[in-house]
Amino acid sequence: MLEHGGLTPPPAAAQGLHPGLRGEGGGEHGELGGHHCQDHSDEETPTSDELEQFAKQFKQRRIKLGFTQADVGLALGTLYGNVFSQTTICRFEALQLSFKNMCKLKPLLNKWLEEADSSTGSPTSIDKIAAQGRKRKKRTSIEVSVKGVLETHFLKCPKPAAQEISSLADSLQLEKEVVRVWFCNRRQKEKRMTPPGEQPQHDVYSHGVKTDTACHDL
Amino acid sequence: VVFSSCFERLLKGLQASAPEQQPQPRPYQGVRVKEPVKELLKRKRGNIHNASATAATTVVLPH
DNA sequence: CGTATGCAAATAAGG
DNA sequence: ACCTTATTTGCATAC
Repeated sequence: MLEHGGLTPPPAAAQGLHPGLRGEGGGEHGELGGHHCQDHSDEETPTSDELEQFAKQFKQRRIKLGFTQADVGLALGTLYGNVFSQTTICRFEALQLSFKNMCKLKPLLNKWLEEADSSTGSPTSIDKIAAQGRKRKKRTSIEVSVKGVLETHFLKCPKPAAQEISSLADSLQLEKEVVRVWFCNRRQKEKRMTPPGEQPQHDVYSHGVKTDTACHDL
Repeated sequence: VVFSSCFERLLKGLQASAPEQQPQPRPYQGVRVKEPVKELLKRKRGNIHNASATAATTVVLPH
């Protein structure tokens, strides 16, 4: 229970955006529904074209200022508390993130840009721009050998009970949560990749926790 | 320039290529970003690329 | 040495 | 408290 201090998850929710319907039998996803209301500068959901514009300028300026993607990601962390990986910055610049995701990151990147721009040690407002509630857990890197063991168990029982997960986690020296999530992700992967081949296996998947599939072990 | 490597494999596996191959190009085991803005733009601009067309034969599970 | 990318952890949100 | 589905990130490592 030594999690980080329980941070107050500010109800900063304000992303409920669902464009009207498009009723077309082809391409849905209507990006934005031009919205009313004020538009003072750059706030409020931008358009995909604006995002592209921003990303382009961002990259250009970043390079001109002599920073790498990794630098930016780290800077975002010291500036607001949300650290981001080089990968994410890279994807942002290449517009390889979802529309929603980019909209969420743009303000942060924009802030950093302003900061870096007025480099003359200008204190500028180092506001925290509403960072996310709590920081993301560092990605756990599971060893190959350990993955092998998990795989074996998965084949034997794709949905182990809580207790089994606990002991398994214990024997592998991993947090129970990590193991639980591993199974969840593994199951998703299974489904994601099955359609193509379609393995007509008795899908006796019962949600019921009753059907004790007892994959006894141990 | 980013598309190539990413889609090549997928398309190869989806689009029946010459039977002279059994590379099993790995169906891609990761999780991909559903709709990258990059593609959104292309679609919006008319470049209605129809690559990953859904296999109409089956599927179409209601959301 | 920076940047892309594959595979996939961690998270979000509704049951 | 755990599962599911949908997504957001990010180790690692290939360019």
